[in-house]
Amino acid sequence: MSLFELQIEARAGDGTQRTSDGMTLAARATNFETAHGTVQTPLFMPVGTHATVKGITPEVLSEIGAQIVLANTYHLYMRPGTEVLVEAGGVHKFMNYHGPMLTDSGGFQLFSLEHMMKPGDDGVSFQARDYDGSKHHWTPEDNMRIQEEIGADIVMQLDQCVGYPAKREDVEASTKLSWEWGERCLQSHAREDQALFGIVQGGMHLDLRLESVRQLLAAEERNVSAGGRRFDGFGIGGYSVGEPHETMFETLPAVCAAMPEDRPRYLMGVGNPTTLVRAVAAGVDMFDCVLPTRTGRMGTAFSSEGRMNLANAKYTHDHGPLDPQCECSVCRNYSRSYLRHLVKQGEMLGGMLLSQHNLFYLLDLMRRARAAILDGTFASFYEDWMSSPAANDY
RNA sequence: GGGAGUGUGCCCGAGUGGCUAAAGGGGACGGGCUGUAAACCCGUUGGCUAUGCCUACCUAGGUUCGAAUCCUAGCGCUCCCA
Repeated sequence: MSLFELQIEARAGDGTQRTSDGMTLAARATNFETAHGTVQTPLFMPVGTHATVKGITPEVLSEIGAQIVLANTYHLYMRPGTEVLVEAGGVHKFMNYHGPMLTDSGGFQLFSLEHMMKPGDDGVSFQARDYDGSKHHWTPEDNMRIQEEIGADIVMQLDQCVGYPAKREDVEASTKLSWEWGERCLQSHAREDQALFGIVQGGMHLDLRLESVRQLLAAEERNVSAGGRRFDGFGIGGYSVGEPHETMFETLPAVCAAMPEDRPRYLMGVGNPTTLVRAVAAGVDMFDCVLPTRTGRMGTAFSSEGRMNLANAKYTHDHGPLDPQCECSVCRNYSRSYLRHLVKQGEMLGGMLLSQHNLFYLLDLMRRARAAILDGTFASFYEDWMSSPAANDY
């Protein structure tokens, strides 16, 4: 099997069927090969910025079945710097995680953190205010070079992400800039053992989203004609930027339908359980989000009963498992009372254990979705989920 | 026994005549977290028959239009001298 070649193992729905709540059914179970192992979708990917998923050791990541783990180009570039990563022999060896990894380009950080000084055709100038205040300029080519040095298995094109709400003309401009940068990333990326994903933008406007897909595919066609590579997959960016939950689903199914069948679809930055289930139904393969680890550190756990805030007084004398329905090692070994104690105490172990559980919860949710697609029961899996107490975690 | 100081809301602690139901911490309680500037941020924290009223700054008196703030006595605590 050649690297990154997507195998579609099974589908649930053909894109015309609807669930009882009106969601398009176009789910699929796929797999593809990376230099650090096989990836099976649907998949949730734990995120960390600096070659660490906060509070989680690589050993635990393997134990909970993490598959792909994310790191961030902007943050690693600033600290420790690519020189250190090259010395270490790449990010996998540096952090001792030997499964597949993905680096986000850092475009999201540069724009969302308002470090942007002057985005232009030639790239982006920024000042690293959250580090040492130093000034930098990245072209898309620079960004590809940096991601090649970091050495993840999948790298994301440099893109521009706008917030919500945004003026249509601003969305248009960033979407156009993103596909132009996508083409330049395609032309300049050289490592054959790394997958390169383009990123679809377009905000909440379906026509811009569809144009974004068309332009990325046209750029890819030009590059292939010139003897170059194609995109190995596509990110769907620019959602989960503050819009109401329902807004994304007004356009997401149509966006997925317009994307190539034979490449993975990665919905960037989305992570609450119900959104994942619905997006899988719409045809998304991969997700990443800080939600499970951030909320875990803050004392909140996903559960079959919905979100639980372990700081709540009602858990003081509750010596039962965190989530009786969950099979993770945290739920098998620690009580709600003890976890509340850790959270109230401000003990880092509390955040670590809740992060671990939350990651397992999303990884397991996607494994169960995959199993349902494979055995032809996804529609009932979906309906069961949406009528369960856990669906209230929006 | 003598001298000096001190006593504030669940705790610590500011406040020395009106702008004080009383700063600021802590604790407690609750909420938030979506391609990680987040082991963080935001509320609430005397009572009630609730655009007002009652009770409150150790206790009891007093001065004053008005006192947590000034005076007297008592009680408690701290330190110093015996």
